[in-house]
Amino acid sequence: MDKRVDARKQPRQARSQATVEAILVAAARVLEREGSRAFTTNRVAEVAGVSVGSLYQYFPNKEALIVALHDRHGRAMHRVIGDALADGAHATLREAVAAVVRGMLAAHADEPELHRVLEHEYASFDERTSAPDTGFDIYREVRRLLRRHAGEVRVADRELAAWAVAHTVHALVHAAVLEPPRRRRRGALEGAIVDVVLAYLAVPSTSR
Amino acid sequence: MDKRVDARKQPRQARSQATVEAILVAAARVLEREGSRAFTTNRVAEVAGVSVGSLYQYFPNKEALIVALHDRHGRAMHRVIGDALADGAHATLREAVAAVVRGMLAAHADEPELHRVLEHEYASFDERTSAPDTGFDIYREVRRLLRRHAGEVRVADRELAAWAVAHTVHALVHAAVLEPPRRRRRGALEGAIVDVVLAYLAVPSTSR
Amino acid sequence: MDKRVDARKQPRQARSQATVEAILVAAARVLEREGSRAFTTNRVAEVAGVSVGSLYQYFPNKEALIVALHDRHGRAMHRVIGDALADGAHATLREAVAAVVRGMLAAHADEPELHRVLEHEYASFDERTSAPDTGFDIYREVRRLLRRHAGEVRVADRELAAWAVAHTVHALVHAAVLEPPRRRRRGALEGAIVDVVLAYLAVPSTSR
Amino acid sequence: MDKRVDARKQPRQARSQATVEAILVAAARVLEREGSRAFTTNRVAEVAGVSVGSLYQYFPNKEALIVALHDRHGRAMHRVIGDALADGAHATLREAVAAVVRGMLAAHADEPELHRVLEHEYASFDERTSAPDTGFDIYREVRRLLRRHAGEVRVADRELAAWAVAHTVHALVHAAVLEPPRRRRRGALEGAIVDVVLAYLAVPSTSR
DNA sequence: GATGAATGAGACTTCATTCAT
DNA sequence: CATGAATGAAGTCTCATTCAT
Repeated sequence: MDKRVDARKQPRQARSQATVEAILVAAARVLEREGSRAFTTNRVAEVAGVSVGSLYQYFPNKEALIVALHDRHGRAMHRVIGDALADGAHATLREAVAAVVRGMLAAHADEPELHRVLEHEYASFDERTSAPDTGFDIYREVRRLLRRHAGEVRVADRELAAWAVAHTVHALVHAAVLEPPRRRRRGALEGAIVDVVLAYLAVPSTSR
Repeated sequence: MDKRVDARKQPRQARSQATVEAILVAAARVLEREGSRAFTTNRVAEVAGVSVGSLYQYFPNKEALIVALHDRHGRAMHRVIGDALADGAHATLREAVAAVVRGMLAAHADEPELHRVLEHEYASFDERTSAPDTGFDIYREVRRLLRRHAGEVRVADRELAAWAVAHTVHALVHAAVLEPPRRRRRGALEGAIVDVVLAYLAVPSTSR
Repeated sequence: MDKRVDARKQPRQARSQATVEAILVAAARVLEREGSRAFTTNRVAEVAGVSVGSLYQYFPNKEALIVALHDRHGRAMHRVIGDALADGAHATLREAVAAVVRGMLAAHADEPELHRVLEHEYASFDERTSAPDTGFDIYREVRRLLRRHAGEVRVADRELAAWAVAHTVHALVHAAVLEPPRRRRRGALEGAIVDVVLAYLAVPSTSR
Repeated sequence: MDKRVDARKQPRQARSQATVEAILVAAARVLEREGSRAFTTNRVAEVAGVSVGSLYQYFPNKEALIVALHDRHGRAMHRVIGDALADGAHATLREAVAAVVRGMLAAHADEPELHRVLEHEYASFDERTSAPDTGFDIYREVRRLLRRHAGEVRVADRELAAWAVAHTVHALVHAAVLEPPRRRRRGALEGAIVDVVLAYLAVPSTSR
C-alpha cells in the first residue's frame, strides 16, 4: 500500500515556482508556530495565501509536504557537513567538528520546533510510505571525517564511533535549541558538544 | 483552556486496578505494534478487552493515556538511576554509569518503538495541557552522580555537563534499540555509550 | 487495490438492526427520488435520521451501500424465479414465464429508477471492488426453467437461449416501468414480454 | 435551472474542427478505457492533447461532452436503420432486421463499454438538463419497418411491438458485446437476436 | 459500573470551472 | 485563441467523546 510522495507536477512557470515555495514556507511556519495539531492542508494553504487546490496541484498529499521539508533539511545538513570536509577547510579534527556543530546549530536555531516535529511526523509514516531515501548517508560522511583525520583518532571501531558521534551530535544540537540549560550562551553549548565528541574520538591531550 | 490529564478516579477495588492496568498495557502494545496512527481510544479499549466507555471511566481523555505511560516510564528510569546511585553500589564512576546505561538499555529493549512514539506524542501536547511534571528531575540525578564521584570528574561546569550527559545517554540508548549499527551486539553498544560519557567526564586514564 | 464492501460490523442489538435498516431504506429512497448525484453519504444519513458516523459504523464506504442494495435486489429476483420454478407451481412454460415476468414487474414497480441507477453504480466499480458475487446465477435458473419444460422448448442451443431470454426479460421489465409506451396498461406490457419470450422459445402453436 | 449543453460555438476553421474532433475522440477513449471515474475534463483535455481552457472553448461544460457523444452515437444508429430501410434494400423482414442487427453490432463492437457508460451518464442528467432531443425517434423507425413489411407481420398492436422490439434489440446488442455467452461467435449472437425478433413479429414459418 | 451505539466536527482530497498571461 | 495555474465548494471518511440502556 505505497503512497506517492514525490511532487505531483513540476512547476514550469515562475508563478508556480513561487506558489510551491510559498506552500513550503507556510508548512514550515505552521509546524513551527502552531504545532502538528494545526498542521492541516487547509491551514497550510491559508497561511501560504493559496487555495487548497493549489497545494494539491504540487503535493499529492499532506505527507508529501513533510517529506519535502525533511528532504530540504537533510540537504542543508549535508551541505554543512560537506563544507566542513572541504579540502583544506580545517586543519584539525577539533576544528572540523566545531565547524559542523556550529553549522548545525545555526541551521536549527531559527525553527527549532520545526525540526523536532518534522522528525516525528516523518518517522510516523516511514513505512507506509515509499519515502525516497534522501540519498545521502550521514554515517558515511562522519566516517569520511574520521578517516581524513585518522592520525588524531584513537577509536578502533570507526563505524561504531560514527554511529555514536552522529547520534550524539544530532541529539545535543536539538537539545541546545529546544531545551538548553539555563543561562548558557550558545557558544558554551557549542563548546560542550565539541568537547563530548572530541573527548571520545581523539587521543587524550593536555588541552582543555 | 487547560485540559485535565490526571487519572479521573483512583481505582480502589482490585477489579478496577486490573482494568486500568489492562488499558495501559493495551495502550503500550498498540503504540508499539500498530503505531500512533492506530492509537485510537476505541482500538485501545478493544485490545484491552473493555468497552470505550470503561476506558473513559478511568482516563478523562486520550492524552491521559499518553501521560500515564510517559509517567510510568519516567518512574522506571528514575528507579534505574536511583539504584545505580544507591549507597556503595558502585565504587567508580565508570561502574555507576555502566549500571545506568545497562539499566536503561534493558528498559528500552522490549518496546523500543513505544518510547520513541511516546516521547513525541507527549511533547505534542506539552503546552496545551497542564502536564503534571512527572516530579523528578533527571538532571538533578545526574548532578548527584557527578558530585558523588567528584574526584574522578574533571569537567568544571557540572550543570552543563549534566545536560550534555543526560541528553547523550538518552539519545544513544534510544538509537541503540531503534537504529543500532549493523552487527554490533548490545554489549558493544553499551560499551560505546559508556565510553562517550566517560571520555567526556572523567580525567584521562590509561584504560581502554 | 481491493476495497472492502462487506458489512463492517454485525449489528447485535435491536437498535443497531433498526439503524442498518433505516440506512438502507434511506439509500434506496435517495437513489430513487433524488438521483445518483444526490447520493452522498451525508444525505443518506440525513434521510435515515442518523449521523454519518453511524452509517460508517455499518458500511465501510459508500460503495458498500450500493452493494447491499444490489444484493438485496438480487436475492428478491432470485426468490421470484425460484417461486415460479417450485414443484408443480406451473403446468406450462407460458405460465411459468408469465409468473416470472409478473413477479419481476411487481418488484420493479415501486422504485423503478432505483434499479436503473443501482445497476449503473454497481457496474461502475465492479472491477476495483471485490464485489462479492451475489452467489446465484440467473442463467442457471433460466436453464433450469428450459430443462423442466423441455417438451415445449424448440430452441437447440439452450445456453444461448438462456442468455437471450435473461437479457430480454431484464430489459423489457426495466423498460416497462421506466419508459412504457403510451397508454398501455401493465397487463398489456406483461403480455408483450411473455409473447416475445414464448414466441422465441416455444414450438409454434395456433394460439394468439 | 436549465443548463446549456449545446456546443458553445460552431467551429468554422479547420483547426477548430480538428480540436473538437480530438476532444470527442479523447472523451470516448477515456470513457471506454478508464471508466467514468476517470472521466474528468482535465483528463479528457490531457488525452486530447489540448488545455482544459481549449476544451471549455468548445464545450460549455462536462455534460456537453456526454451529450455530444450520445448524439453522435444516436445519429450513427439512425443511419444504420435508415440504410436497412432504404428502398429495395431488403426483400424480406428477416433480411431487414438482420441488416439492422448486424449494423448495430458492428457499431458497438469497437467501444462496447463506452456505450454502456454513455447511456447511464446521459440518463443521469436527463432531467436537470434541457437535453436536446436528438431529434429522431427510434420507435418511428421501427414502426416504419413494420409497416413496410406489413404482410409478414402478425402482431396487432404495432406500437407496442415497436416498443418491445426496440428495447429487445438494444439490450441484446449491448449484451452481445459486453456480456456474451461463452464460446459463441458474433454470428451466432446475431442469429439469436434476429430469431428473437422474428419469432415475435413474423407469422410462423417452417424455417429454422 | 459497564457497554457499545451514536454523534458530528473536522480532516483530507477531488475536480469542474475560471481567468490572467 | 490557447494555456495551465488557481480556485473552492463539496464529498468521503475518521475518531474522540457521550449517553441511553
